[in-house]
Amino acid sequence: MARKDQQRTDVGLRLKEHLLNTGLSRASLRQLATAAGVSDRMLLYYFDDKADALNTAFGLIAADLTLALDMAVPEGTTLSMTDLIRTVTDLTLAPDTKPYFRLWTEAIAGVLREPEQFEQIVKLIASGFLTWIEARLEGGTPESRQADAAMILAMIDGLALLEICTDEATARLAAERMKQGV
Amino acid sequence: MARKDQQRTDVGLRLKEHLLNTGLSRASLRQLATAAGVSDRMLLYYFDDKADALNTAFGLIAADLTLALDMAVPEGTTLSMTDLIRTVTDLTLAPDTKPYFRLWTEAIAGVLREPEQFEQIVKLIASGFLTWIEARLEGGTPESRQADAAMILAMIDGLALLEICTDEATARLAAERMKQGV
DNA sequence: ACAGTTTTGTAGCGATCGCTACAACAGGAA
DNA sequence: TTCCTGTTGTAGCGATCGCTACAAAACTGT
Repeated sequence: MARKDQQRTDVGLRLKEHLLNTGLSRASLRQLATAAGVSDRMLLYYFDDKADALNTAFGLIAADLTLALDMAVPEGTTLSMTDLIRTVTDLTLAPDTKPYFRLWTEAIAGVLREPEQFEQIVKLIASGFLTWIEARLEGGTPESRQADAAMILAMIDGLALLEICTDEATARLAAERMKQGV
Repeated sequence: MARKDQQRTDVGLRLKEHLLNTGLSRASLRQLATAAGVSDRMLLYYFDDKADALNTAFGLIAADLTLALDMAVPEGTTLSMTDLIRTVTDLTLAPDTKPYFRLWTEAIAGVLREPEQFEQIVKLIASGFLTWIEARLEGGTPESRQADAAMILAMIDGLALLEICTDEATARLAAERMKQGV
């Protein structure tokens, strides 16, 4: 049992890296196993099934992302809407965190293709994002902060999508335009 | 040859409806054929391969969407940024056009999973959107309109994603918030 | 009627999918 | 030693994937 638990965390970390590097395009059971340096047979020994393996990896990814967000705007500090938009849009397009947002958009689209696999974890992470943003908005009422947070999350997601369907330059253009307000 | 051409257009229309109804989750060759009321063998007789069939359907879908956009804001007319945002965000969440934007987000995510299948057509449609928006923005310089258009497209895409990863109410909240400016 | 082309059905290819049955191994406890 | 639990490899299941070979049928022009 000791070995199994150890491998669950080790392999989970390698799966996380693999997903960040290649997205969901190479996420079959055998491909995941190879990327993690184990056999497909053993991957299903460490994890209940493919969904369990993916959920574990996504959990680690969400934790990473939350950490990065907290580094940028620590808990307890609040920013003006403009400053918060500036911070999170920069993060969305930053080289270090970009893979996270790419995977995030893939996971959202996954909700439409395979809800049983993605819906639960995606909605969980999304509501986490929303409360994170709300807690860091200064001023206004709780209702206004809720609306602001929804808009900001839409902006982040929109930027990530825009970069995919056009190019990085266009996404940066949109980001800069967002920062200066409508 | 006459029959083949006729079927190409008829089956293409049925594929379009199928994709709008079910997205990309039921888009295997056999599933597409069944939905179009033909055998998989015949689907590959009417179209070169699966990519050809999908591209044909996406072409029809893009044409539909362009038509809907032109109905909302005809060519030649220009709107203020606020009014244009109001118009397109309403369109994004309207029951009639929502399936189009859902499929649009699936196609964008498809670029990451299967670039050879989706990249070309997605970038084509995206640049079409951008020029459509630019042409309908009043005032400003060409450069400012380009940035504005990029931001608006990001907003639309972001709303579509937000609705998937949270719910319709949250997406409407974000849309209303976008309309009143930052 | 005939030949030639277009259209269609049957059947199956090789590859990959998620997953499992089964037996062989290891290591520690008795 | 013996047994038992935990770990691993081999091999393969049934299903689906995109696509194709082959030949029969249907249609066309002469």
